[in-house]
Amino acid sequence: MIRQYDKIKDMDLSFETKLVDHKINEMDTGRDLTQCICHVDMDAFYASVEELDDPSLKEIPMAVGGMHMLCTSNYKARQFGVRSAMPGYLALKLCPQLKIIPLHFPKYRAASAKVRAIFAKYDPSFLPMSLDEAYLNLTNYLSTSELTPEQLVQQIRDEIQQETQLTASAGIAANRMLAKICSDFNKPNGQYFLPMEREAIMKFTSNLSIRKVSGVGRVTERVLQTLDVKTCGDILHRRAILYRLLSPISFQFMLKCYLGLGSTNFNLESDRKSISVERTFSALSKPDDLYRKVDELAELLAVDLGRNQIQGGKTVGIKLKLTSFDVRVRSKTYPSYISKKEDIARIVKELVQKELPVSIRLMGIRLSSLPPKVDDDHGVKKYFKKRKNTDAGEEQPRKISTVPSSPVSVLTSTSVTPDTHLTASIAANENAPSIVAVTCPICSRSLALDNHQFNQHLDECLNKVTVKAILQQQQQNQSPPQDQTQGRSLLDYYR
DNA sequence: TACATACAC
DNA sequence: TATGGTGTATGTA
Repeated sequence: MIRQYDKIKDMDLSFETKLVDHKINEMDTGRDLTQCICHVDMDAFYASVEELDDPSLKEIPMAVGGMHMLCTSNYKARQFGVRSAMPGYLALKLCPQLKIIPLHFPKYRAASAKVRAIFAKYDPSFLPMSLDEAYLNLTNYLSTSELTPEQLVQQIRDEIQQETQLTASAGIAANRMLAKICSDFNKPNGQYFLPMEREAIMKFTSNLSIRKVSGVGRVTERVLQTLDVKTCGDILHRRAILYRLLSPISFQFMLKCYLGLGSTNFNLESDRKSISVERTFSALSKPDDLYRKVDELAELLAVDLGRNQIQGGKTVGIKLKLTSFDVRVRSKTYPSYISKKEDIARIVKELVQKELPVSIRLMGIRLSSLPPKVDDDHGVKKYFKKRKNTDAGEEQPRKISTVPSSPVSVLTSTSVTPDTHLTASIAANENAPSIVAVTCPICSRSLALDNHQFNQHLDECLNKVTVKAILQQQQQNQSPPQDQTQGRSLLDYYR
């Protein structure tokens, strides 16, 4: 893609520009500003629930999860750079006094149920995204009330706090994409209202980091960065280039970001496409051990199938994560549905066998091509349900292809090993975040930064280390030549 | 259909 | 000692 970019970046793209402008105009005109969508996000949910049971945890840096992975952390811990999806042992290097609490899902589910009961009062068709997050369409409720959207959402948040002692943050806007971003603006325990007006929305997106948009992750952010797109507003300037470089789907998504367009539909009940189970463990390579794992996982999957009343799947797949962290996916499709534990295990073993010899740290098995869901609706009801699904199909976020169009040359050997003896020396002054001398536990550099800057640095550093590790692995894996093709995008965008 | 990636939570 | 699990979507061949 970079090569393609070099080729076209100085070309006359006035035709493309005109074309895209027309498209933008069309989308802009079709804008729906009639809906009031709210995204509610519980603050540090698991950690906050734990603090209810043990208020002393509020006073200390604390995270929920395990040594391998943290799910969330309280705000005291975040000041040390401890964040979700960070391995616990690394968090402990950042913050040696960190208390790690194991997960207690029943408690979180109970708290979530209370919150959801409140949501249901304001929008019976609210859309839960996880235990701690949901979208509400408040349009109907507002039409029967004197409250402004802000007052209503304040009321909902007050109610949540009263019922659960937990705080929530919320965003209010014309669609899901915007509401989601807004809920992050005044976190924790705050809300942000973006008026459902074109001018307000365009002003909002013009300066908005593209990374804030749900669906734009680390990789896409980097790709866009190389195209000089950092904010949603930047998309306009680069519209012709983006049009040439991106797939139609990705390009359409970019225009939506620029215009601040998003779905107002809560498309529930879309049929499940796959069901899977995977486990990480200490390295295994002996075939017998691998087959034993297969049996374990097949058992789990079969149980899950039953629990979810799924007849079976025509496609059986495996996922192996090698001890090198390379991931292999293999699958095979059959003419009839596979559902019995024994059948799953037998087929999976065949797939695994073809990969031998291999040393893995994770095995996953999956059934897809599931049968169409049989619902017990009668008559016309069925028809309506089906229609609803097709309606919302176009509304989902898309991402950008990151596969470059040409092969990539071999890397120069920039061997960078992450420091394994990490030490954090952060002066813990929680109440008044000020500039302190810190040693970054990742890159070992001395830094004079405040908390916010330090966290930014950490983000950067963690990314670099991850990427370098990946690059290193790719170098090591050069001997089996078929791996050359994998991960080229990373080489391109992180080098 | 098969596979690799990216992403959300 | 030590970097998760489940599911969706997209691009490409």
